[in-house]
Amino acid sequence: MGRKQVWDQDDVLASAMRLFRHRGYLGASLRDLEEATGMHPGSLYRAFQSKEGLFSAALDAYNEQVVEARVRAHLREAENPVAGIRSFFTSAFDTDSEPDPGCLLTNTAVESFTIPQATAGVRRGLETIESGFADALTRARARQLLPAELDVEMSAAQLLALYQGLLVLVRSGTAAAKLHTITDGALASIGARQARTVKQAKKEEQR
Amino acid sequence: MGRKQVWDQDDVLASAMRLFRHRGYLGASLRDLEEATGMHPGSLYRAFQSKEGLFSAALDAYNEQVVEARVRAHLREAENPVAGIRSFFTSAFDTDSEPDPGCLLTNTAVESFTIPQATAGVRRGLETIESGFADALTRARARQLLPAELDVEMSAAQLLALYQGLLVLVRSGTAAAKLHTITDGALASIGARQARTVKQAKKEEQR
DNA sequence: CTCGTAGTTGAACGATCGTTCACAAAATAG
DNA sequence: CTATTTTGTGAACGATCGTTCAACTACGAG
Repeated sequence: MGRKQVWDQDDVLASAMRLFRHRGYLGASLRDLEEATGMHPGSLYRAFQSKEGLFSAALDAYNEQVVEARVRAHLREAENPVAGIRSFFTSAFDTDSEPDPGCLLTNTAVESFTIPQATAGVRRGLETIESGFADALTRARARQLLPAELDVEMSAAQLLALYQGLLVLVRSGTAAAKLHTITDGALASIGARQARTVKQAKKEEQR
Repeated sequence: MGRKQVWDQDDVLASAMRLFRHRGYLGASLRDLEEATGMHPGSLYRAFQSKEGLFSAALDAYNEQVVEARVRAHLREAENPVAGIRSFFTSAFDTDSEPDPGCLLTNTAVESFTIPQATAGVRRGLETIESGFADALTRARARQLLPAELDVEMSAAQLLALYQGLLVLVRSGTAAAKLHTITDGALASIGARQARTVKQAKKEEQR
């Protein structure tokens, strides 16, 4: 009974997500969000209660769809875990969209004093990434792609920090080539044999 | 000739800096800034032209005073460069102020789509830090605190990314203990002998 | 003492912010 | 059909935003 909802929740949240990612929470006005989602204020408030509510829903969607999917594809299900870690990094800044919107988690973490109720979602997303790193590292170590004495927990935490840092540099306009260099170096210093040999192989080709 | 200026430029910029650091550019309203600086809108606009102008001045002051001072003290003039790098990191999140406001460069980089004319200042600050890292690493390598084959440029870039990442995690409320662990691990994986022995010494004590 | 100049003050402006609400439209139940 | 319920629409609200400006105050030069 009653009228049918004409908009698709996933579509609307995807649009809102994109806008929040580019402009931040404060930078995205309700008028902008209306235009982006094609919804009217009444419907938006009926569905999400407030701007905060819409943002929370978009952040949850980001965690459940974007973050989870990326962690699964690059980290948990990658056949080569070390290559997976590398592509998890590089896919974050080798984007077609110009300028790179970065990561909603990174951007929200920085803005989180303005949106205190978003910190829980940020923490959840960061934990998902960190445990994904840990999974990939464990598997890599088991396959002797990484040194046996590697401290997985610590390296995972380190990779998370580095990842967030790269996404800050992305927003500041750092060239993608430099971010690639940092990625390579990080994998090398963790002790990735394959990463190192790939890199050395390229060097040797140039001789 | 004319009336004397009653406010001190350094004091005013320090207050503005603190507010922008906590709340971000969009989150700090002119009314907030008036209260924080003790100035009235007319004087503010007379001196800084606009909110953007005030922000730019505050960012420049941050670079010239906070960033430069920190880089000099911890990186360029530290007698032990490796310990200096460590304290450069830890001093960023072992703050008395609760919650930790993070770094104005980090926060601004993320918000930079809203303030395009701030990207130059951000880049300048990041470069200052990176070259400070490079200086400390070079000196450490010369004193054989780091492996002779260390790639200084690359490690400096890596440290910069890690540093920015830690400051994101700070804003998300990550415990300081974890950030310390990451710092230790990063120094160890770069190959800091001293860092590694300190850590191992602690471990051995616990046995 | 007077006058020109530089600095301060705070009321007020239009624009835009997030949000509400009365009403119209579409679906189902009886 | 009518009655009931759910959803869509968009004008409008008060609050706050960044900014302006005319009146006022304090200082130095002559």
